[in-house]
Amino acid sequence: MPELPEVEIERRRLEPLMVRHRLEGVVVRRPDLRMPFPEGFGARLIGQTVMALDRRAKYLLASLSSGEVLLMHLGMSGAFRIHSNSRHDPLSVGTAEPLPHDHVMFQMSSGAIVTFNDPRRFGLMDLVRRDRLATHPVLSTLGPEPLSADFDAFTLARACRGKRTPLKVALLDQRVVAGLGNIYASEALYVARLSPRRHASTIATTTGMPRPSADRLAAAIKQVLTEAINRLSAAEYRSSRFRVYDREAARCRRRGCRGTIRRQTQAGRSTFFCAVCQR
DNA sequence: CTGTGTTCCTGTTCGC
DNA sequence: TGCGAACAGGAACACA
Repeated sequence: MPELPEVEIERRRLEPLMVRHRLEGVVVRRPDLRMPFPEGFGARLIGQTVMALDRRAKYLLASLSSGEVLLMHLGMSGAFRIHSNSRHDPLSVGTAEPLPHDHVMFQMSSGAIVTFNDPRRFGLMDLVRRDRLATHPVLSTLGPEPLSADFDAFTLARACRGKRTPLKVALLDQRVVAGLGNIYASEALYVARLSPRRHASTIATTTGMPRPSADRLAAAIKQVLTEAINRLSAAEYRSSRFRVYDREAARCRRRGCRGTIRRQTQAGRSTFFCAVCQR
C-alpha cells in the first residue's frame, strides 16, 4: 500500500535500525524484482555503513559509506519486516526464517534484520554512485516533492498547463507531482472539491498561472499527505480511513451534500468521487 | 509530443 | 466449498 505517506513511515521505522549501522550480511534470494539486481549487488552492500536514509517521492535512498546509494521502491506490494532482536538476547538468535516472497534480507550491525518482502515483485532495488543519483532514469524525471516548498499552486498550474488529460490522471503522473498514488489522488481532489474528470489544463490560465482551483488543489494535496503521515505514525484506528477512496455507493460526507460516492475507471485505475460537490 | 492501453506478478475477493 | 474472473495502492513501455 505504498504511496508517499506509507513510504515515509517505512523510512522512519528503518532509520534508527539502519543509519550509522553496518550491513554485516545481505541475502539476495532471487536475481531480480521488476528489474534485475545490479552486478555484484550483495557484495557491494556488505561491509558498508548506512550514512543516511532519505525519501524521494516513493523511493527510499540509503546512502552508503562506499559513496553508492541503495535505491529502493516498494511497488504495489512491497514491505519491510523487521526483526529488531538484540543479538545479546540468547532467545532471539536465529529467529529470522524467511517467509514466502522474502527477496532480500539485511543483517545490520545494530542486531536488526531487515527483510524486504514483495509478492508481486513490482518493487525495485538498484545501486547508484551518489554523484550520478540525479541522473538515474527513475529519479531524473520526477516532479516536485509535494510536501516541500518547491510545490505550490504555481508549480502545479505550470505542470498542468495545456494538459488535456483528466485531472486525476495528471495527479498520478509523477512528473507533475511526485509521490501521489491512486488513493491520495482521489482524496486530494475530493478535499479540493474538484472533479477528477476535468481537463488538467482547467486549473491554469493559458499562460500557466494558477486559478483558484490550483490553490485549492495544491493545498489539498499537502493536507491529505500530511494527515496520512500523522495518522499512520500514530497507528490510529479509524473505521474508515479515507474520505472517498473505496467508498463506492456510500453517502458523501461533506456537510450539506446529498451526493453519493461514485467509482469510475480513468486510465485503467479506479477513481472515487462525488459528482455533486466536486466540480 | 500527447494521451491511452498493456504489461509485469501474485494474492484476495466476489459472483456463480 | 470450489472455481474462474476481476481487481489491487506502480510505473515503464508500445502504440495511435
